[in-house]
Amino acid sequence: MPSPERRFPPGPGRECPPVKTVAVAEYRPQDIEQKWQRRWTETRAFEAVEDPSRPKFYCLEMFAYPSGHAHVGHVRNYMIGDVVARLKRAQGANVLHPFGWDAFGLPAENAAIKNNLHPETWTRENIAHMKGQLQRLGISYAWGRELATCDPEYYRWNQWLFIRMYERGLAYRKRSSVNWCPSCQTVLANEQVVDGGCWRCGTPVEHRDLEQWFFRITEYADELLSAIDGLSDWPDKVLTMQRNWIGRSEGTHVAFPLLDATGRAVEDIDVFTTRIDTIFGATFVLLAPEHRLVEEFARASSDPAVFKAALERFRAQDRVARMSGEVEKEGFDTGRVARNPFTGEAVPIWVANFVLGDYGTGAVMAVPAHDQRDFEFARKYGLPVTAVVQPTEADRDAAPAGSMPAGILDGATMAAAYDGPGTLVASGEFTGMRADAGWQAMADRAEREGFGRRAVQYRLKDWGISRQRYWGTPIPMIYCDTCGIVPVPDADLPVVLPKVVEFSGKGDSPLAQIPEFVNAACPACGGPGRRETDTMDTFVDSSWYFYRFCDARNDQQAFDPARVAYWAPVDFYSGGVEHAILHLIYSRFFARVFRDLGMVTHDEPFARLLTQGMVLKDGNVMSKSKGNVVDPDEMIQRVGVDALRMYVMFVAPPEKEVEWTDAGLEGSYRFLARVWRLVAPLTGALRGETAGWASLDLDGDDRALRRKTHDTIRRVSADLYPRVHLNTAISALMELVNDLYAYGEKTGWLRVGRRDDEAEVPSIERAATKAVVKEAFEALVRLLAPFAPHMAEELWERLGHEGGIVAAGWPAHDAEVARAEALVIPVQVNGKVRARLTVPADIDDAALEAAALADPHVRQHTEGKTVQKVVVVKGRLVGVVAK
RNA sequence: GCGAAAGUGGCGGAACUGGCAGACGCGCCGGACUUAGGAUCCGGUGGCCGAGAGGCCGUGGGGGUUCGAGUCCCCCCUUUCGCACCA
Repeated sequence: MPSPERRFPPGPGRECPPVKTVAVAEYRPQDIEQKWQRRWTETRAFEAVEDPSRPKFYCLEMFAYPSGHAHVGHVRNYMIGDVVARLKRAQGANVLHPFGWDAFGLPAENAAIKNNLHPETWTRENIAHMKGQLQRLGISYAWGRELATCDPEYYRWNQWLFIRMYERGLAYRKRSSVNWCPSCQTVLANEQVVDGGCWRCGTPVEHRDLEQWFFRITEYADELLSAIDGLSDWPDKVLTMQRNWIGRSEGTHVAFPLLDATGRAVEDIDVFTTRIDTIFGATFVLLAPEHRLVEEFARASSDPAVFKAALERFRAQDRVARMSGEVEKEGFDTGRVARNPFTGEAVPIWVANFVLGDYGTGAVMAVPAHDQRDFEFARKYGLPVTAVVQPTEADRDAAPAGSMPAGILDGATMAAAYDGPGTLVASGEFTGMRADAGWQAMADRAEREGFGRRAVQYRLKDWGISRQRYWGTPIPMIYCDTCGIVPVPDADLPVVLPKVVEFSGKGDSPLAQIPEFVNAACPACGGPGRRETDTMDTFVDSSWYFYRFCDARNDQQAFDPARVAYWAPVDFYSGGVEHAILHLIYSRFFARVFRDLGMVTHDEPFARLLTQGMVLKDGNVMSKSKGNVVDPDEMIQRVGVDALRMYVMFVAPPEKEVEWTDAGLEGSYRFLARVWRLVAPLTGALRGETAGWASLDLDGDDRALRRKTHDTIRRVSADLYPRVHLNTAISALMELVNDLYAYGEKTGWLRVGRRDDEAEVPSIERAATKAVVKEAFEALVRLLAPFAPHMAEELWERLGHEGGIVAAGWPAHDAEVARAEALVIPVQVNGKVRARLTVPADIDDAALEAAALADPHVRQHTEGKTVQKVVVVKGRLVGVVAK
């Protein structure tokens, strides 16, 4: 990387170039920043206590996985949150802005295996380093509430909550086919499988049958879904992703009797369909390769070996081929038949590779005429296709052009499935009904006659939380041969992770290797018992940490409900979109569990969510492996924290991805240095009271500067919250600074831009100038404080104020002062701007119209035409229509 | 394939409900100050025509609504993200 270092002034540790006179206003960020960071730490400036007399504001950034070093991509999020926290503090809110560590997880264990370092050592060292980084960034955290999820004081309450959930049937054990990553040697949740591969290493996922612990999140599926509508301050994108993830669909279970060779019904095959209205077109039944009956059919088939080979192929295909996208639809005839309960006809039963074993019942009725997948399957294997929904003329008229198939649908000739609206045909007693009405009528009949029932199906699965890993929360359960599964009594919590373990990296849980851990007396009968050796998914840790922050040192309970009632819900939560589904849906689930335990009073834990964009370097995401990380400490060395913060927030809106550029960073440094040169030399001269506005004689320039000052206050305040348009807020500050330079030049007090040896301490004699400059500076410094807190504190102090800049409050904008005296109004003739009129701000419409029509440029374009209409938009524009 | 978002100067980006497109910054050009400038201050900077006043064009492409469209509607192209057999 080319070093632009020499373009910056020397830091404290570096040598100064020979200059004749040291400039009065040399900006030395490092000195200032260390001074203020020390002071903030000493005064515990950002700690918070409940105070019912003040409005609270809970500002939270997603806590960090302590991977080692934070790069600017990570810290962007903390900077965004810090601006909001500092703003809200200045505006008088009681702000809770805590930070902590999502400290359990695989990388620590992998590092242990690789470097023979205990996961705890690795984790604690990383935390120490990253905490130092964040402190050097001047993020205003209440460090007194710091927590790490690997602290027994924290994970104890994971265990406590687990037992509460177990008692309520929300935590349960089941044997199930789970995702297994052969590389990480662990089970993965469905959510951790990305495109058929492990979310961390990408290795294709295999399947294994294991006894696992699950959280019954599906119990809350409907509520989690419907409450999404109330999350008005979340990005739509995230809400859509959550809706899709939950995947609610309304349909009907229908029993298709399985027939034996004699045509007698032996048992029912339960299928789930959302299109019962098309059931008269259900010409075959499809089973997933994992379906319960398939093995039985295989055994009973004429050639079990061939049957089973095909099954195995499908199951393997499922995981490997699926990753590459389209999988060719394949299947085979089981030779068995079932009866369509509506038509009474016998339909063949096939096994198909595209039917999912873990959704619905693993069996579907195939309606090839009206479902594209079934259609392709039917055409491939020559299965019958019967159209039972026909679009009417009215349907065709209502549909977008070209979207309807031509002619009457005929199963024999149609080229694709039809899933649009229409009227039922060939559907027995339902023929002639509209399809949607038929849907209800058929579901009614199925329910009435007892072979079906309406049901809601979710794509969301229960959350498997067992991990065959060491570095996580031990699941607080004991297996006793006489008593069965027994929870560890609350009094015995936490079940502490033993320190000494062999890290073999093998498949079994490392805890299972430690007899002292495994062997435990049964809490119920006192007899010999075995501890659960799996640990919890780390998403458990992160699903409620925001409540713990409200009462981080409580050793009696997870948190005091009263404290949480004061602080929660989180008012402003920011983090990466990568957590749009998992972390956020689990947290919403836990909030409801705590609610149902009577510990929190709200439903939703995060009132507002902001998903911040990533920081790219050379078009790529920063990562250690790519070697393109930008180290914040390095940047701090070069330009100081304030410039780094400024740059990251100025370069783009927070939600957007940004490309890191050193040139941009330099620009932000220049801006701050420009502020410094402007304000610092005058701080002495501006101390103390100035005369009241009424006694001052302000000229046009003075009034213009005041106007700019107050307009800037308005703009910055409006941009910062709730909009969080940090970049435009900064540009408003830059405009104010530019105007101050121009004003300073004009009124003669500006002392920058001269040669160093001309530097002198400036002063302002004229009372009016002094007053407007002081007002502007004090607004500027306070408006700057959320972005560049160190410089702002320093300048504020030099301006003669004690007690810190937060105590000074947020500047108030005076609409009267901010109001323009004159406006420049563009005049359009037939849509084109032909003149700009400078008019008094309070001009009435008639006068404005008259002035517009009288303007020579306007007349030039209306000459020889008739003015047909004049549109006056107050304070904005005049539009003239001339023909 | 389905869904969503987004396409604006050389670059990052402004433009809140239809009302002066390009704020602010980077870069570049010029000037001042200077032994020097890579510091600083001032000015310029969408394209084309013009000495100038000014004019024409211009927000991915094409159509439309409107006195007026970056913004609204329709079609198309591109990019990014999400979901990808959920019956």
